Amino acid sequence: MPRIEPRTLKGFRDYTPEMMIPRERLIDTARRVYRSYGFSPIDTPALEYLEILQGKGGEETDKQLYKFADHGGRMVGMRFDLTVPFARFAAQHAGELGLPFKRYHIATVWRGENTQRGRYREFMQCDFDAIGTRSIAADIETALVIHDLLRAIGFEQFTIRLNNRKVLTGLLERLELADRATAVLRALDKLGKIGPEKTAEEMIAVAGVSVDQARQIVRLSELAGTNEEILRQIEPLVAGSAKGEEGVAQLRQLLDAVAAAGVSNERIKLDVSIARGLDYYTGTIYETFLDALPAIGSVCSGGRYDNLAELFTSQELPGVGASLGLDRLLAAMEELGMIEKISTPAEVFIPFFEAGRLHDYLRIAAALRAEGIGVEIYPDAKKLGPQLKYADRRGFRLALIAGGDEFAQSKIQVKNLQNAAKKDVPLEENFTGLIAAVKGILQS
RNA sequence: GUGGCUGUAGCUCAGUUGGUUAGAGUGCCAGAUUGUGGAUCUGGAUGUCGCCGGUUCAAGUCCGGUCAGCCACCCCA
Repeated sequence: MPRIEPRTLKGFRDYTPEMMIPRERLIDTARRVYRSYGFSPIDTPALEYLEILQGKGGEETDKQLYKFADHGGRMVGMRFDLTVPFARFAAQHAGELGLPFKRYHIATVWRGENTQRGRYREFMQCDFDAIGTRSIAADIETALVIHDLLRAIGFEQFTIRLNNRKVLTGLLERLELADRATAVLRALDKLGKIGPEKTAEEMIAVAGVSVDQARQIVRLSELAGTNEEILRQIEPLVAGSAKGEEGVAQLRQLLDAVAAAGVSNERIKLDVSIARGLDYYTGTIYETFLDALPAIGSVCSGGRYDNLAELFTSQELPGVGASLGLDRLLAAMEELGMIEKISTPAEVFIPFFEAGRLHDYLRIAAALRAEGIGVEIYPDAKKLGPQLKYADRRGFRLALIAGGDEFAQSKIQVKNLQNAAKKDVPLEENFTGLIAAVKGILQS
C-alpha cells in the first residue's frame, strides 16, 4: 500500500513536548503580567468575513491574508493579527463591555508570507490593548506592560524603541509631502539598515521627493544623545505643525512617566526612524528588540490606533496596545540557550520496580498528586537502571524508589536526580513524611 | 512573491575527477554491573542519500523540476 508522506506545510510546525513546555510557560507568564494590569481575557474566531480583515493593514497584509470561499460560498479570511478582530469585537460589543475596555488575547494567527528564522506562517501572538481612551496614560501603561513582560520572561537586556507617528506626519506636513507619507515612511524605516544616503536615494526615486526634502527627512538619523536631547532636536523640525508638536509633547510625557515608574532609560530609546508598515497606527509606536539578538526582529510591537474601529462603528473607539510574538521570542530564546531541555511536565518519577507492588505505587502517586505534585509511574516492571535513565532524559527532578527491601522495612528512597542525593523516608499510612521530603526537594 | 545557499542514520556532518556491499561522531538498544541515571569499555540496530524525472553501461555525486530549511530583498511577531 502506498504511504502518504507525513509532512507539514511550509511555515507550519509541529510542537514536541520539549517545545510545548517552555511555550506554555511563556503563555502563563504573559497571562499573569496582563492580568496584573487588569486586562481581561477574550477570544475571537480564527475565521472572519473577508471584508472585516481586508484593507486594514495595508497592501502587503492583504497579499498575506489566507482567504477562500467557505462551503456556503462566503468569502472568508483567517485572522492575520489580533488587533483587527479586536476592533470588530469592540465595535460589536462596546455596549455590553463598557468603556474603556482592556483585554488580552493569546491566539494563533496566519500570514502567507515567506518564512525565515523566527518567521512562520502560523504563529502565536499575545496581544493586550486598551480601547475607548485617548489618554496618554494608556500609552504609558502599554510601555510598562511590555517592560514588565520581558523581565518576567527572563530578559534583562532589551530595548523598547519608541516613536510617534504624529512626529513623522508633522514633519511631512511641513515639507508638503503628506500625500506621499506611505512611500516616504517605508524608505525611512530602512534608515538604520542601509544608511542615510541610500535612504535618501530611495525617497527620491520611489517617493518622488526633492533632494532637499530627502535631506531634511534623513536628518532624523543624525539625531543623537539622550532621549530628551533628541526631542529638543526634533522640535524645530516639526515647528509650526500642530500634529508634529503634539507628537513631540506626547513622546515627552511618555518618556517622563516611564522614567518615573522606574524603567531604566537604557531600555527605552526614542527612535524616530521606526515607522511600522501597518497603516492603522496613528500615534505612539513601540518595537522591542533583544540586545543579544536584534537580527531576529521585534519581539513585541504595537502602537496607538485611533481610527481603526471607525470602520465598524460610528462610536469613538481609539485604542492602544501591543503584541508579543510568542513563537519568534521562543526561537530567539532557543538560540540564546534559554530553553531548558525538559520533556516532562511532572517532577516526580516512580520506577515500576517490584512487579507485585503496583497498588503501592499507585497509592503513593495519588497521595502526592492530591498535594498538587505531578507524578509519573513507569508502565513496565523492569530493571531499575533503564528506568532511571528514562527519568533522567526527560528531566524529572526526583525519583521515589521502593523495592522489596524498602517495603519490608516500610520505607522508601527519595532520590534527587539532579545531584544523586538519596535518603530513606518512612512509609506511613498518610505519607506525611514522604510528602514533606518531596516538597523540600522541589522547593530547593 | 523574487534571488542565493543547503537537504546523506534520531541529531551534527564526511563521502575523493560519476564506479561494486554509503561512513564517522553523537544519541538509541543490550551487556560488563541478578536493586540505582548523567562516566568508561564491549557488542548491536537504524538510511526510499528530501521527492519526481532526465543524462549515462553506471548517479549520493551531473542536469531539470518540486518540496522543505536558512540568508537577502520585501514586509513583519
